Amino acid sequence: MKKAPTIRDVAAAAGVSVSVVSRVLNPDSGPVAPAKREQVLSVISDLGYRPRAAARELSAGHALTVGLVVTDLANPFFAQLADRVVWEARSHGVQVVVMTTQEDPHLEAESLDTLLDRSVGGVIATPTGGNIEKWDRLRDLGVNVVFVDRAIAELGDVDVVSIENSDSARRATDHLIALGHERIGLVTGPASTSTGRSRIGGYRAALESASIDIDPILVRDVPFRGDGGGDAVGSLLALPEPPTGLIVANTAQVQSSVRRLVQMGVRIPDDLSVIVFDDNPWTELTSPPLSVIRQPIGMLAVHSLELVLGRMQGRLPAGARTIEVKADFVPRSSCAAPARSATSKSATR
Amino acid sequence: MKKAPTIRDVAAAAGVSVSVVSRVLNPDSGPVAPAKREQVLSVISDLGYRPRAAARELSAGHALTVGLVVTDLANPFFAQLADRVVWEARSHGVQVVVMTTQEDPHLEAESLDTLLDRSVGGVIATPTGGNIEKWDRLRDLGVNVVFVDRAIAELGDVDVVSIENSDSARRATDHLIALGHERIGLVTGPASTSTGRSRIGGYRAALESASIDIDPILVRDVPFRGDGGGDAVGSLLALPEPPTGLIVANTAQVQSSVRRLVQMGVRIPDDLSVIVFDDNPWTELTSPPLSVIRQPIGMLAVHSLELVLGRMQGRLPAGARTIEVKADFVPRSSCAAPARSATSKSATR
DNA sequence: TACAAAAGTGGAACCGGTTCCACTCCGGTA
DNA sequence: TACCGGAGTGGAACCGGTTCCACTTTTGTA
Repeated sequence: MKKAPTIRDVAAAAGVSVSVVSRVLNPDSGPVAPAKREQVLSVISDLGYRPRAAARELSAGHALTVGLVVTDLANPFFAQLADRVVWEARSHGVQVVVMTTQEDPHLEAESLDTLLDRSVGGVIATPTGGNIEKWDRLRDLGVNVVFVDRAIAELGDVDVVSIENSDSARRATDHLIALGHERIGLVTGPASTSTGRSRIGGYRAALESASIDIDPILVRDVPFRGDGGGDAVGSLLALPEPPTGLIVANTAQVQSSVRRLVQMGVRIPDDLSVIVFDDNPWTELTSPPLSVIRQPIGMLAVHSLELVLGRMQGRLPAGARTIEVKADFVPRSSCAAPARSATSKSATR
Repeated sequence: MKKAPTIRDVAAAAGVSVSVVSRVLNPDSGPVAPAKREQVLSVISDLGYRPRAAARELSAGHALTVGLVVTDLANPFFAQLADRVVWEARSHGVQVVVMTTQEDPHLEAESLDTLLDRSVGGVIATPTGGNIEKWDRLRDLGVNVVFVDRAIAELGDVDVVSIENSDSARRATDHLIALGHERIGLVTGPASTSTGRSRIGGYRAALESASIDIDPILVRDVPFRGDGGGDAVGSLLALPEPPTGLIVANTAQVQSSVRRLVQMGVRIPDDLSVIVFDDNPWTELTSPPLSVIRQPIGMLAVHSLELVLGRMQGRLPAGARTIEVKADFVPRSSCAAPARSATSKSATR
């Protein structure tokens, strides 16, 4: 086990001082004579010298690292988000430390502390909704925070990147209405999240402008964790007047919801038209392939990172920014006109 | 933007020297009078002091961080692996830096350099197969390396954690043979990987002990990237004597392969019995639900991390270790006895 | 030719921890 | 009573970078 060379080894071998080597390493930090620069560069490559990140961080006070804090990576949405964030970060020479919260504020708090210890320059997160003070403290200490996919109402001045939640929900609802559906179920995220509320808003707006009465019993906000999606689906279909259309607008509950539909033997789209939020690798492999709202995950990642890095480098004006990107509606084969006598279908179950 | 307190602030406030504070922080590094210990702890909590990781790393020479180097996180297998690794790492107070290679040795090399700069204590990786010297250098510099899911033949003395590839392939093949299949297609990973070779080995062994001739044209080793799986499937089914059973033993190509089957309108299991390697969230949502070999991803993660941390703490004997965990065969509904006149089915296409 | 401004260089402090070592107290033993 | 060993403590060096500053050498302009 060898010892890696340090900047002083390089300086000695090149016959210059460490200052010069450092200036070669950081081109804008001062002048270096062209001849010496070549000299130093050649020694660096001979010795295979690489600057230790820890030393740089210590003296800079912050690391070229961003934390990515999401629920978990088993969820394809977060996995793909992480994939894109890691990819984008690499092209900027930034590393990503991934932490998961399992939607538990305690784990979230612990993650934030850890990231703080590491002096990360920024954090990209889907917040659980708790830890208001902790987020504040983090930002007080100079960590740049960007929320992605969700916002927290109590934290107003934070950068947020999300899709146009209200508009997306509205378009999904409009699509079902256009097919003739009037009873449309909505499974969404917790009403405590901005995302959940916006989607409910879009759903309502669509129904209202079609002059369809809103039946609150058709709207179910379920937590991100657990099997609430499946349960909501079961309960919706067990209603005396079950919905003929269903929108699953809770990314984390899509799988649970669809599994339940399959288990119950619900025929799609004959018994039920279905639209789900967020395109997974498998949504086109089910039968029938599912119509989806596709979140442009790459865009979310790019913008989040852009914001974090922009703030880290201080090249963004003060003031929180909210970026909303348009989501695509991808029609496949899971939607059709409702069966004639919608009400008689309660027997389906 | 405040300034976080340092160990010297704590020492001053507690009226002791930094040495004492450090010893309180690291209980086994020396004696501290109980009274002073309490004193210091109380100041620490008052000030909200947290030690900077960078400073510790600099003086320790290595970080409490492991690198996770995988193809990408869009693949559910790697995403779940990452999820479990991050989770396990947290419980040991270790952070995970995730990097992706896209199966490109250049990107892999770059990732390793970056991790080296960060002085990570260990790396868990699914190697691309290249960069032999680089891996060697990494280990020379004291970075503990564990390969997961694959090994590299040229690097003999590396810890490896994988499933029992040969045995798993054999069981899948046996299952199809028992149903009466004789022409069984195999889509596997590159023959340059240990994983690919072992699975082919298990497949052959099963056929041999059933006295079935091995037709090399039925075995396709395709790269992890690209759409090779779908193409292999298309080409297999276009054979004059197409297989009646298919094993997709390339985790990264399952989606591509199944998508092609769906597009071609192949009826499963009537036209073709299918077993795929690795249980995804969606394998039970397709119709019919797919029979799978389920990799115990949690086990892979636990063992990999166990090895890396064990080596980092020097509590493991020298000598590379190979851990193989058993994979489950999960029968669902994608396998049946072959149709009577197997040979006449070339018209199916 | 004279002198100010700019280019180039190296020494040394600094970032915030850890660790070695010298030193002061103790109590216990000869 | 003299001495030894260990608990407890603080000073200072060290890890490997960055950066400030003083200093020397150019270069350009009056």
